[in-house]
Amino acid sequence: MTADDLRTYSIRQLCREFGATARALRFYEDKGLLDPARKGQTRVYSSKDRARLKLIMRGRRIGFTLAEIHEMIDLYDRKEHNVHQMAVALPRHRARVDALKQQLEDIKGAIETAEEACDWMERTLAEHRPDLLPGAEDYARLLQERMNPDHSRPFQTRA
Amino acid sequence: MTADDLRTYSIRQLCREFGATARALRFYEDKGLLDPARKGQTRVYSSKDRARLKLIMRGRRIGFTLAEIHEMIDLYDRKEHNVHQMAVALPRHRARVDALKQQLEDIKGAIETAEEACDWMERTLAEHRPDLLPGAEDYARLLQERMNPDHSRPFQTRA
DNA sequence: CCTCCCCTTTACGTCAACGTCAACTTCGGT
DNA sequence: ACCGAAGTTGACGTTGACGTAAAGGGGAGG
Repeated sequence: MTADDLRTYSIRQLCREFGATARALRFYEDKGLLDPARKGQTRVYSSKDRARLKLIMRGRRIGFTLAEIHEMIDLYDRKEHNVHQMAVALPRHRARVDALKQQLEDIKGAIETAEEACDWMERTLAEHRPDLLPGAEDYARLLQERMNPDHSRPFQTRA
Repeated sequence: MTADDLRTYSIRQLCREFGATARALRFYEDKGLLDPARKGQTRVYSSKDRARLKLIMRGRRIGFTLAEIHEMIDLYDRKEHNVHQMAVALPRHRARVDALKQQLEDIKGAIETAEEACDWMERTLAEHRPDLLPGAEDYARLLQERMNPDHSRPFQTRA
């Protein structure tokens, strides 16, 4: 527990762990979402920073803007918020919860339709060209590589 | 049934129904996501166009790019896709399904934390300043209006 | 000492998804 | 005939979230 809480991380370690780039982490810092310690000039991330980053990444996947994530982190960290700030933040936050519930339904629906489509494609392929089926992924990659020799796509940016 | 399928819609009608702008619909058309009929110069949307728009809006809320949505619509419309296109599309689509499932979990978690935060704020407010609580929304709006007289924000853009 | 390699900052570039004019045309109502 | 509302097509601007190139620091290994 304390052993974990005392761990520190380099920028690269966190990048690998969360599939982000160093540029992104520095950018988040610029925006006030992170504030790692420094050893000289080099950033040293604590496990608390790591937890924050985890929240950030989750927020990004969901589709929140960095500004929204910033607001939420402040909220969860229970920083200096007086009642007035809370009175302002509460309805906004309630609205976000509603939006999230809508999104939940959207995604459930999307998964359903998408899985049907996948199954249908698989059946169709199995019927007409079963040879393309088991290694469909390899086949696709092969085609892609013939098209353009761009091999550098470590992660989907999306958004 | 046929009665519904024969209905047509003006651009404004669809805008109001889905909370989009006319500019957005035309933009989607530019990108090949919609292709309404024309009466003279004016766009006339069919119920099939409406269904497509519904898919588009859902996709946007989920966070898909227009390019991805385009690909999906083509898929679901079962347009001219030969087996080769399918062999390419299938793994990509499977990957998206996985991403969606990840997103589903993310959102469940986010809803949970967010609701806890809301409840906590509500309790704290009720304890210290119950006067700000029932009309918290009005209070917030009031504060906002004092800050900046910007009253034109019909919809959240997000993205 | 030199060479790598990873780190840093600063600055400008990019891409998606529209928003925002500007400058018309078209149509229903008075 | 005229008005106003709603429609159209460009063209340019904006915002968010980084990417990328330039220019350099610092320490570990040979």
